[in-house]
Amino acid sequence: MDWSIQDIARLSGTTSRTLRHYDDIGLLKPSRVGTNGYRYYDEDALATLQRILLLRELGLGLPAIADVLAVPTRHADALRSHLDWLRNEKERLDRQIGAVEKTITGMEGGEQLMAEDMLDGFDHTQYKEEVEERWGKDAYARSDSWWRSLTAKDKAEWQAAQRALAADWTSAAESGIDPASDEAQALAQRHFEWLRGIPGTPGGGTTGPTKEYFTGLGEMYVADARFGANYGGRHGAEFVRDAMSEYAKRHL
Amino acid sequence: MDWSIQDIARLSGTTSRTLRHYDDIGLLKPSRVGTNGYRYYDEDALATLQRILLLRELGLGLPAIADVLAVPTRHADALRSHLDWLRNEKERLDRQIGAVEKTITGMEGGEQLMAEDMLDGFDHTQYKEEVEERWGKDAYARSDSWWRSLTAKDKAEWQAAQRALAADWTSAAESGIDPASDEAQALAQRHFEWLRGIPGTPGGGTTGPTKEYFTGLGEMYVADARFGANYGGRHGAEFVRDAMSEYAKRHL
DNA sequence: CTTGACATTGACGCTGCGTCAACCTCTAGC
DNA sequence: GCTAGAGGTTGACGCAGCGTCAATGTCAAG
Repeated sequence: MDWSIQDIARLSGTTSRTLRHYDDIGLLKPSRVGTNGYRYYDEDALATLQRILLLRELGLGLPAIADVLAVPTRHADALRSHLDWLRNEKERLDRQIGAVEKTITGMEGGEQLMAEDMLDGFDHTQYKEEVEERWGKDAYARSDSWWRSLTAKDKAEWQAAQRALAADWTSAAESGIDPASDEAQALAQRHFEWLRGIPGTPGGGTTGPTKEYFTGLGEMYVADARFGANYGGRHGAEFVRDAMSEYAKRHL
Repeated sequence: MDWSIQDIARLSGTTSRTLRHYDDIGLLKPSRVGTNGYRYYDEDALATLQRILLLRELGLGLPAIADVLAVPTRHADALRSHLDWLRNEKERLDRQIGAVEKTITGMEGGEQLMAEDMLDGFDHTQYKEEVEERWGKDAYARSDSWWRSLTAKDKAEWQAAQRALAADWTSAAESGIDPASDEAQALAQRHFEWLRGIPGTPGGGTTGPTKEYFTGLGEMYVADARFGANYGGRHGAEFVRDAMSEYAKRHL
């Protein structure tokens, strides 16, 4: 006993187009094909289809589903790795929701935060609370007014420099070199110079950050995952911290 | 003063390809195009680009961003509606995570739940706990053994009937008709017949569900969002509840 | 024989670019 | 003035998962 494509579509709650697609990509072949080219599906095919639709509802991609169908024992593994990715997605959404809420309340706080100001909210003062808590409101205010005084281009350049530095730190950390090596110390030097360019950093301005601030910053990169993420996660952050600490010991 | 496409890409942390894409779709035109066809961007363009990238990071689509750029005042509105959709997505993910976890633990519970059994886990016994709590383990066991006795086709048909009923309920609720109207009562009738087909429902089998069970079921659709979701959310669930309640009053 | 429901095989569309490919253009060094 | 190399241009395909025509064949019922 078997049924037409439309029957199966209705029984399973999907569409004939989807079934044809699954046939095209080899995910689910009809159990029989008439001389007229009509597709027919039997009970086994229906059961397989149900599994496919279930897995799809769980969010798996069609290639992943094909893998699962091919090797039944990998079923749980596939679901577990998929679970990881789902959790990541959820975290990402959480962060995005927070960011959007922040942006909205920021806008409602008056002063019609537009373009440039919105950038502030994201790139610079993203960690307002942390900065204030650790180094005082004063430092934050100074840093903030400096930032606001920049032109769009200056800001973009500063951000680009930050990104470039972070990228170099990350690849250095991944290469497995010693935090005390010349390359790492050169990066620490760049990091130092970069900080010197920001008024409001304790000891900042022309003389550059103090020893305490510099080493403390390194610790913070490790302690706070949000900062560490810029340097390739925990491992990267630890590398940066060690290199900065070594640099501070030698030069500050 | 303006800069080349590569300069802008670096300054803003994106790629030249992206900039060309934005030009193609009219999202961000270069401020100037050289006789050689080279694209050049000035500070204004850079600022606009920054806004675009920010909104994109918040998860807005490019057409939505274009709208925002066109009408500055709609900025907050756009973000708010986007926030809604983000929250929905998060809820969806939460449900999916729960479902996957359930499926995995179900599989690890031994008995290698495959195809059909997994279907059970989803469509029928999805609410095992609730059913047991409200109407006793007995009812659940009876219902469960009935379900397991069905063939794949029978199950699929039953599910299809459920889906069709739910869809009709949903559209009826959305059409704004009265729960006491003939159409709604006809649906309640179908719902009643449908339940009668399931042994294990209190009073089920040939006589059909009892008055208490029938009205209680309606209440549950409202009380538990997971049930109500089948009928188009809270509003739909309330409509179903009212219609079922009215039906029970008249016929049971 | 006609009508209508249902089947088939293409093929484009959608999102946001990455990634060639094939071919100019500009700058710097000789 | 020539050449190498970096950077620019315009296509165009690819990806995920089908929805949605379009053009056409098939089958059961009247």
